[in-house]
Amino acid sequence: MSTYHHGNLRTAVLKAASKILEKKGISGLSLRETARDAGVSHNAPYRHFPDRESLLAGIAAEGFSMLGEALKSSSGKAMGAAYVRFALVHPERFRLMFGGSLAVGKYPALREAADRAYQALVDSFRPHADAQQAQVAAAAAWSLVHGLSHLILDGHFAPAQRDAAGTENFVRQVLGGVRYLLGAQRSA
Amino acid sequence: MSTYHHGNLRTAVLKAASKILEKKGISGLSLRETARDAGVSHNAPYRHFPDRESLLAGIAAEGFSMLGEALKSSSGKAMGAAYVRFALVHPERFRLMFGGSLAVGKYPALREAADRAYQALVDSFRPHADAQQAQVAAAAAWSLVHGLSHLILDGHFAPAQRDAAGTENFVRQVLGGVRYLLGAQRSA
DNA sequence: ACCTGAACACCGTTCAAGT
DNA sequence: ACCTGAACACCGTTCAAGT
Repeated sequence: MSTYHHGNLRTAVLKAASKILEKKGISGLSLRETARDAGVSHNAPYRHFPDRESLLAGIAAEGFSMLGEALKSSSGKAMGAAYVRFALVHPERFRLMFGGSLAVGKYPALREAADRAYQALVDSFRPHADAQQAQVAAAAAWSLVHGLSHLILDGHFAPAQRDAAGTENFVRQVLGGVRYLLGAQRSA
Repeated sequence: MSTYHHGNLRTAVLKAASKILEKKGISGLSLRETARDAGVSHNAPYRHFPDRESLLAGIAAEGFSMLGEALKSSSGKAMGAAYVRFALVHPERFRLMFGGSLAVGKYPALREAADRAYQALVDSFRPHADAQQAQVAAAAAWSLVHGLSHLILDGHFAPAQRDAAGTENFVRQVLGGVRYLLGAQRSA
């Protein structure tokens, strides 16, 4: 039996790389191990990805699609909770997508995938506000759930979220706690 | 003249590493280059840091102190703006502190430094709310400015922030835009 | 569009043996 | 608490020469 890879190597490489990413994180993801796991020679991946960063960009692009799917069917606070849930279920992928290891500007496909996911958020504010307000509201909402995701992942709210139920509860509280910010702002 | 390092090598290593971090990012920061820039042999840093990750943790700890300083003398919306400004002035350090490359739990000094910076935020809500509300409000506020920092750094709000003035303005708008979230939440 | 196999420069980490 | 110097396993990337 030959080791020649027939079929979609690109997909096979992405799959192997995703698996390694989940287990070892971004810095633990190497092209050579990916190739080994995919059962191909160490430079076969170069047929589909010019360098390691491009492979990372490919995984990130997949992630933005997944995120878009996860957000599609909800709105309001439920959408925020879905965003955080996505981050917690796919922590390493989330960090790859948003950890700054990737120069988003260098990969048009990545930029577009990210913009599509964001657009879903902006649209969800359209019914409640004019275009200008929707933009600002969406930016604030995205910032809120995005920051919350990062901080939970990094363990900065440890006491409040010792288990999964605690986390869900905490997320709900924080998303609802926005109203406390207004009073503080007014009196500051 | 000897190459023997007299004085505080730990400080010298941190300084050299910070410089490399700023220029090449986290993945571009190597122990060996740090040692070269500090003018010592490639394994001298091991006297002060057991491995590369510990060096990163040291730089991050510095960062949390810097962040604490930057936030100390402000409150309310100004404090949020100061947080974002810190992220924009020290992008790579910010990403190191919050990018998940570091297991915060593994470094007590890091955890304490981070907690101290957070406590400043919680305290700033104390005058306006009871302890429970202050906790939730601080978590929401931190999430908001933290997410905003990340998203701006990653270039996800590019059209709104083409220059420094545009960015300052945008940050102010988003921090103020929190009120739009309430209407949307209520009607969602 | 894949393969093997060699090569290069670089890395983190660990020694042994010094001062 | 630092030094030199060697060593190991690993890496990304680039070849050359195949099928």
